[in-house]
This record gives sequence, structure tokens and C-alpha cells, in this order.
Amino acid sequence: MTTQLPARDRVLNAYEELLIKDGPRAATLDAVAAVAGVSKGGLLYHFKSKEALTGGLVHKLKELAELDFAAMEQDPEGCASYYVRTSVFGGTTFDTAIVAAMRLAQGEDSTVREAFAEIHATWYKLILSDVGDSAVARAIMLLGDGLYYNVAVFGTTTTPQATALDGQEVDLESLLKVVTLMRSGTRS
Amino acid sequence: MTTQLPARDRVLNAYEELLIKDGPRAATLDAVAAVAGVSKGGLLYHFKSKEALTGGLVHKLKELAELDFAAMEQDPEGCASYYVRTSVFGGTTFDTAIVAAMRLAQGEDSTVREAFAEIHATWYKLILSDVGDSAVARAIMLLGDGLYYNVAVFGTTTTPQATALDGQEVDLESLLKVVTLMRSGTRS
DNA sequence: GTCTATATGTTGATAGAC
DNA sequence: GTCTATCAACATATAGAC
Repeated sequence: MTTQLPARDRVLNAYEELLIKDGPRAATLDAVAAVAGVSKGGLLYHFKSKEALTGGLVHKLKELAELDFAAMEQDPEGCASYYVRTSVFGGTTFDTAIVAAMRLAQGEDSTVREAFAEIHATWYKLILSDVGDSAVARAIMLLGDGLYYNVAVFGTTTTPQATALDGQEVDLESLLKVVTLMRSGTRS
Repeated sequence: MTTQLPARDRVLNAYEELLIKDGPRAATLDAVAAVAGVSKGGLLYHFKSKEALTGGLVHKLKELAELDFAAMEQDPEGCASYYVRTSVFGGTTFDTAIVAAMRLAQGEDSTVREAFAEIHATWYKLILSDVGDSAVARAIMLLGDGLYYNVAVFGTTTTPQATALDGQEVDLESLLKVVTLMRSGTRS
């Protein structure tokens, strides 16, 4: 039996869980507190307002993004391959934070949108430095956005390597082959 | 000076406008009624509940989708080209309905998600019949999803032919070239 | 640090006049 | 068909005990 996480972390995890499972409307302070196993007052000790709670999620997202950038740069198969491979939802901490935050991006909170814009900009820069061509880099970015969007809207599946897309399956291998095809036209 | 639209249509348009501009949370019955230029009671005469209002939007979306399918099948450049071209936000009635509904898709209302799943399935079928290869068809679908997702999250831009993506521009021509590249690998 | 009230503002929805 | 009350439910946030 593992030691319980600190209340603050449990609250953040509960917020993510509710955002993903039931959407922003259901992720009330009451509900988050209940899932985290604390009272509403207890929650508000760690995050003084709902805005602060969202701020905590955004902060976590940015931290995990930094780690992702580092891994992306060092990947033996290159940034583009890394990006496509990791855009297929794998249930990592980062994936969870992204999908949770995506559900908030449609709201009024501009901080979430701004965080996404920053992360996107860095991803694009890294992919471009890998593939060379800007149109191909953008296409790859859009593929990744599409993958995350599908998870955010239609939910996750059990298989980590394949995610459901309108009853069809997107498998990673075929997708990587298509990406190779895209790159082949511009390779020097 | 054009004749005023019927109140029912004005309400639906106001709902879309608020969903796109300020998100689902801001699209309250009060706000929708105000934008539409009717009272809350007046709104509730046409749509008996908020659920019914969303139902009206979904119905409109499905109707416009049928027209889109027909245009897609008849396009001289093929379904895939049509899909990519029209996935770049152009401000059409259909585009507006899609983006507005996308903002609702993250919520608890499963009817919106189901409508999207249906529309997606038909698009996929048509694109597959055009390009032949399932992996390429899926990649094209994901590109379109990515384009719409970017509009839904980051908002529209002024230029109809190019939409902003993290400070960069996605221009349609380059994207179509990349799609051609994808297809070239599987062409018989 | 965590809890139990409690205050305050919104939101969706009803009733009934016009 | 459209309006003006009005209500009950819920959400965020505060105050203060433990």
C-alpha cells in the first residue's frame, strides 16, 4: 500500500479526472473536493479560488511540457516521429494534463489558451528543425492536434497503442508511414 | 434594410455566437436572449429548455452536414481535396455551426458528441472512397480535425484563406501539396 | 491543515399578464 | 408570441471552530 499523496496533489488529480470524465461543468469545487477526499474548505486552503485551481493545473502542464521538450530533442528517431508517437494518447501524466486543460481551453480563462499557444509554438519549432519544411511541419502539428482532439471529445480507449476514431482505429504504425510519405517529398 | 429573421432563428444564431466568442459557460439563457433581442421568457417559448436549445443547434448541424456531404461527393477535385479545403475555417453557416457545437462537445450532452461521431463517420467513408488507402484517409481526417480544433480553441482570423496557428499561418495551398504527397505513396 | 456553517450571486425554469 | 415577475437549485467564496 503506497503512502497517500499530499492533499494538494490529490486535489489537482481529482480536478483533472473530473474534467476529463465529466467535463468542466461537472468539475465543481464540491465535486473536486469529494473525489480528492477533502472538504471544500480544505480544498480552498490549498487553492484560494477556482481560478487558482486552474492556475495550478496550467502550472503543472507547463512543467511537464518542459520535460517533454527535452525528451523530444533527444529522441533517436527525431522530433517529428516523437511528436506523432506521443500524440497518440498513452495515459501519461502529461497526456492527462493536456486533455484536462483542453477541456478548459474553450472557457473564458485565457491563461489556459495562452499556455497551449506557448507549448504549440515550441513543438512547432522543434518539429520544423527536424523536418526542414514548414508546410510538412504544420501538417504534422495538425495531425497531433487532431489526435488529441479526438481523445478530448470522444474519450480514451483501453488499448494504449490505438485510439478509437468514429468506430475506426488509428494505429500508430500506419500513421508514421504516412508521415514518412509526407517528408519524402521534401527530403534533400 | 433586410427583414428581421424570425425570433427562433435569431435565438439559434445568438447561441452560436456566444458559444464561439465566450464559450459554453457564458452562453446562458439570459445572455442568449439578450443577444437575440428577446426576453428569457420569449426564448423559452421557442425552446422549452436549454437542452432543447442545444437540440436545435444539433438539428441545424445535421441538416447542414447533409448538404456538405452532397457537395463533397460532387466536387470535381475529389472528396479529400474538398474536405481539406473546407476544413480551413471560411465562416460559412456550416463552419459556424461546427465550431459552436464543438464547444458543447466537451460537456455532458451526449447528443452533440453523437452527432459529431455520425458526421465524422460519413466524412471518413467518402474520403476513403476517394483516396483508397485507410491510413491516408485517417490522416486526412486528423488534419481536418486539427484545423477545426485550432479555430475552436484560438478563434478565427480575418483572412478566410489562412488561419492563425500559434502565430504561424496555415495556408491552404501548401497543405494541399502535403496531402498530395501523402496520397502519392499509395496511388495505383 | 482541515472541517462546518453561512453568505452571496447565478442559472434554469415556471406562472401568469398582455 | 412575447413580456415581467418569481422560485428553487446550485456554485463560489468567507468566517471561524477544531
